[in-house]
Amino acid sequence: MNIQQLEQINAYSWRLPRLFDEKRSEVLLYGSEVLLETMDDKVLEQIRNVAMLPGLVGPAMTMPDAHWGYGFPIGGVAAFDAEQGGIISAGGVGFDISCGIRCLRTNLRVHEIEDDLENLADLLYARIPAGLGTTGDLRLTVPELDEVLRKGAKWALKQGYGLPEDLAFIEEGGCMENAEPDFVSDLAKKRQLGEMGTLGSGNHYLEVQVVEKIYDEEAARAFGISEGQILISIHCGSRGLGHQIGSDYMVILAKEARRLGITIPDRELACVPILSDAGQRYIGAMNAGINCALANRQILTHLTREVFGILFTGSSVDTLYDVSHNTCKKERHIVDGKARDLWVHRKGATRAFGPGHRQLPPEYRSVGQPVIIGGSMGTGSYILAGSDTSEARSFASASHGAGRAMSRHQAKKRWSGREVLDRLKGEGILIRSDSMRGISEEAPEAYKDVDEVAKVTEEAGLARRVAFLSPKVCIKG
DNA sequence: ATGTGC
Repeated sequence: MNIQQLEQINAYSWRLPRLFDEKRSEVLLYGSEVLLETMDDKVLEQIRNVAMLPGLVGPAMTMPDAHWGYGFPIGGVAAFDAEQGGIISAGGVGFDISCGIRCLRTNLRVHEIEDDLENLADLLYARIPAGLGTTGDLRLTVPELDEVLRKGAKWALKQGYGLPEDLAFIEEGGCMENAEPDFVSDLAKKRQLGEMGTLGSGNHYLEVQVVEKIYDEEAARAFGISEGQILISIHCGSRGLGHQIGSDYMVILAKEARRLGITIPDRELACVPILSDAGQRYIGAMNAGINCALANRQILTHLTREVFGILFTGSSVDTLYDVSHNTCKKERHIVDGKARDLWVHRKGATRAFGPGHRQLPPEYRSVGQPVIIGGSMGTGSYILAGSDTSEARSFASASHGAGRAMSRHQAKKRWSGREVLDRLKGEGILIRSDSMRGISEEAPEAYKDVDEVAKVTEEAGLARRVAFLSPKVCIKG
């Protein structure tokens, strides 16, 4: 991206000046010079288009890890007021509805597992279903799946997956309200009947990590983490169901937008008023997709616990937090001193409630919501916490990952999967995957510098760094 | 992301 066209506000935020006849809201980009310079021009084009949508409140924003996506950029944040004609867009949520990260903390130190890493990798790989089109052990009927879609992680718990104390550390307590299975197509449900408790493919993973460095002692204490501790991060979403809901509603909302005479700058931005019938149906279906993802990560948490229970007798595995990356949620935010209910699209962006937020579990309330920036296979991840400035800067949103720097196609041409695997093994990182092609597409170098993303996220006031985690074992989809 | 796809 040519940053000459941007107006720099400070070291980590930039605005796109409006042409004299340009009808749109403010566009705000968070990022350092180097992150923005390497960002695709498409990101700017896409977020400028978002700024033209009806009912937008505040600026259309991109997070430091933004990259090109379908309609909205990934790393895009935009809030809309339903009462002022605000819209909802399936492209603003993304295909993998409620894709996110469940972070687990163990009572193990790195030296206690070091000699068992190969076994751990093998057993996790054997027990965690991963890869495109993979099914799990569960075969649900449609009425059973409807219950999953209504109850989310609470359903999984009732089936014996997980511990009751997990729920308090999942966004929405593990169950998104107002989920409407009736607004989810039969095809979407059919695709999901065998896919509960599966990781999926692409950038999804289950990673065993060690806490390498603590940045914020107080927050680390609240999150129950310290240097040398073993954590596990599970990155996955709503599988075939979420994808099918996205595909279905992309068509439905586009048709409805045409009927309502809503003009959009890009057909991928198909959207309808939040208060319209189609808008309400999409919200009901999306919420069902969120519950599917929450239940999915809950089952995977249970499978992970089983593996750790087999290999490390007496170990404990607790939920640190579960964050979603692809959602649109109704939240109360202060705008110009006034509280307003806004529908915040976060596509490839993490909710980052600051200290004191009532929806946070009491244990974390004084330090802010855990924000997890998932790295790529070789480069490590960060845990951050929502800060006092998060709400004013970004409607309490922050980066979600390293963000791609290179297309999958480019990455595949550059490295072979074997090459990447061997190199990582040399660095002491064990990878297990069915897909060599996936490994080459997911090469660490195909991603932005996660250290830079985390640092800039903090310096932009979106969230503050708490801990850096380095990978030991990675099960890739 | 995805029973990878105009």
